[in-house]
Amino acid sequence: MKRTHHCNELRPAHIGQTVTLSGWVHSRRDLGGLIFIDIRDREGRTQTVFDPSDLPAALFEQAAALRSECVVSITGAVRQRPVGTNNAKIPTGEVEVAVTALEVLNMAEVLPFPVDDPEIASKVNEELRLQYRYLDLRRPEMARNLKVRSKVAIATRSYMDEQGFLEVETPTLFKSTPEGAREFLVPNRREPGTFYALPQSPQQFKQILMVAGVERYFQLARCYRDEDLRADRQPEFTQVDIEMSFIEREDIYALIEGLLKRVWKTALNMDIPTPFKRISFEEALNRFGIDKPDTRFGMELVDFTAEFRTSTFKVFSGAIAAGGVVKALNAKGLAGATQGQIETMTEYAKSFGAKGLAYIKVENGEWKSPIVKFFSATEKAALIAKLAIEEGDLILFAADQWLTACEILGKIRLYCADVLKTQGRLVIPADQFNFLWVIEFPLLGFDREQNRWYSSHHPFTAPVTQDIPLLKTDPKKVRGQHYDVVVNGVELGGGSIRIHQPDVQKTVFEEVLQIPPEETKLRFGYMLDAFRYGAPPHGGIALGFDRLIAILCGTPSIRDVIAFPKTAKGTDLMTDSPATVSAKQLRDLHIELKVPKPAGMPTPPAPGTTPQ
RNA sequence: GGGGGUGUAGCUCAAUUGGUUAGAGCGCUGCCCUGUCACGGCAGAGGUUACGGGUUCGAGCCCCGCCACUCCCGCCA
Repeated sequence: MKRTHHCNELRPAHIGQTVTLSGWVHSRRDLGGLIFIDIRDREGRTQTVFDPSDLPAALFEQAAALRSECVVSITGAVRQRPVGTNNAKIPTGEVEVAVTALEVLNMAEVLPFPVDDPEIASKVNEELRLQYRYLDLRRPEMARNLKVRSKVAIATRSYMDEQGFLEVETPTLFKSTPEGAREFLVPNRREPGTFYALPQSPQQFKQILMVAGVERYFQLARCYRDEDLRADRQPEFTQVDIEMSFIEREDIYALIEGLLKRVWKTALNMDIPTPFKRISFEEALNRFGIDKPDTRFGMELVDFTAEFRTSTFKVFSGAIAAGGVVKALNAKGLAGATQGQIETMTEYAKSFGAKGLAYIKVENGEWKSPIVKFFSATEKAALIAKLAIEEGDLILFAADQWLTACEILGKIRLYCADVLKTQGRLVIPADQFNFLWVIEFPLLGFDREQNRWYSSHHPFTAPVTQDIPLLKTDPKKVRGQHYDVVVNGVELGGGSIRIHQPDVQKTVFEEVLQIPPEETKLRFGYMLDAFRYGAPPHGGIALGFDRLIAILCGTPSIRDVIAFPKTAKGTDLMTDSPATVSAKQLRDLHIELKVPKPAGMPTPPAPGTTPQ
């Protein structure tokens, strides 16, 4: 019985045709004398009817014995449902198939969790879902996520192809490059003591491809980072990796805006407006306290440094005298915040090194606050004016060095938004996507502990041209030609125009980052070599593909858009990986373990060996 | 590495704050049911309360340890 239609295909136009459907028993309703079975496949589901008056008894009995998720193939005639029995919930709900033949392709055991009920299935313990991932992926919601991912991958490839890009694969067995994320290492059997590393990203290969004259490169590249995980971080993940020659920042902006426009149209049939807004790193911090602002709601930070410079409240004026700033935000309507919520916010502040968190609750016409008694009338008037203070508001302050003060309030702003969302007082439409470019990042950050400058993006990022002279005189002021694309508070991707002039690169490495020349040669020698033989000006970007798909699918966790993701500890519950290996495998790799053998666990036999 | 949350029937959750025989819905098994689509009705089975200790006359509940999952901080050039 070869299938003639999929389970989301039959409509009134098919009435009268004899069809064969194959799929899983989604649900069955056995009325005794009549059995309804919904057959589900990747595309949808269709109701089939077993009527004993038309069927041999044996076939009817067979249908009665079916259970959820048995795999069947049925043949029958498509017919109009009787008046009043249409099911508006499914696209095939106007018709049904009157079964004349049934083939049970496979029975299914009772499932560990339901796949037919989205309400329950979405709440099932993720541990179980991961252990039985093949069942989880059968759920229509998960199947849809896989489909969106595939469509977006294909749309990306076709868009990049139209734009003249070549898809080039780069090695996953690479060389360890110690800065940045911790790497996964792969021991080399052929030369004891040497290791490959899995790439954190194809960064260096893609730049070398520019030297190789590829001009326009892209890849859906698998990347590996051996760092602790989050809802939006997996040890292996996928980037849309892009690099172009003979371009400036504007070219990247236009390219990515076009790509995302295509992607949103493909996945959600939405037309997103371009060009995207642009905001400097400094403005993003000043207004939102974070370099990936969620601009779907207000509660922006307000600066009060001028107002409190000569204040008698020493916590504020002292912070300013020490070169810091005073900033505040108005958490509209949160005066009723619980002690626990204030506590949480205070913890955020403390985690940034602040001593505490100053606040004012505006309740019953009064300012309830431990600090307000120190404020002058002028200061109060300034607060009211600039923060538009009203009854029911909660005002939160940070007085610290500029970056710290901004970051504290940025964190608190997001927390307050979450609280308001939970209370239903802040509603953000699911189809609102606020894209923006964050630009003009500082090229360098300063590491107080090590007393040296470090690259805030990576050491190949080009400085803004007019800032190059500042490299040697005032590194803090140098802006990088670095850009991030952000949507709704999520960093979708980032990149930069790279340095292609050997003298600038030398200055950055040796004079700014203070890396000794011999070390530079050891770590980046092959790249610097390549750059000596005619490197075109170039730049690129990488988008987090998993995050992109998660946003399109409206899920907070990228595990929902990866077919076989790993847990927060990096294990795969379905295959029980990682696992120990045999002594022989270790010997081949010249590796001796220093970890104690797990108690009570015999050493597993080497794969492929048979017991003697 | 640190902090928070969760763990009770196959699944989702209760268990009046330490007190009788640990319950419900769904699922499962059996019987009944010819227009259901969350089908319905009747009956039934199903529990080492993650695991190991401890306190107590008595522990699902309190204490210590441990494991797993999860969220966050650190980390992620």
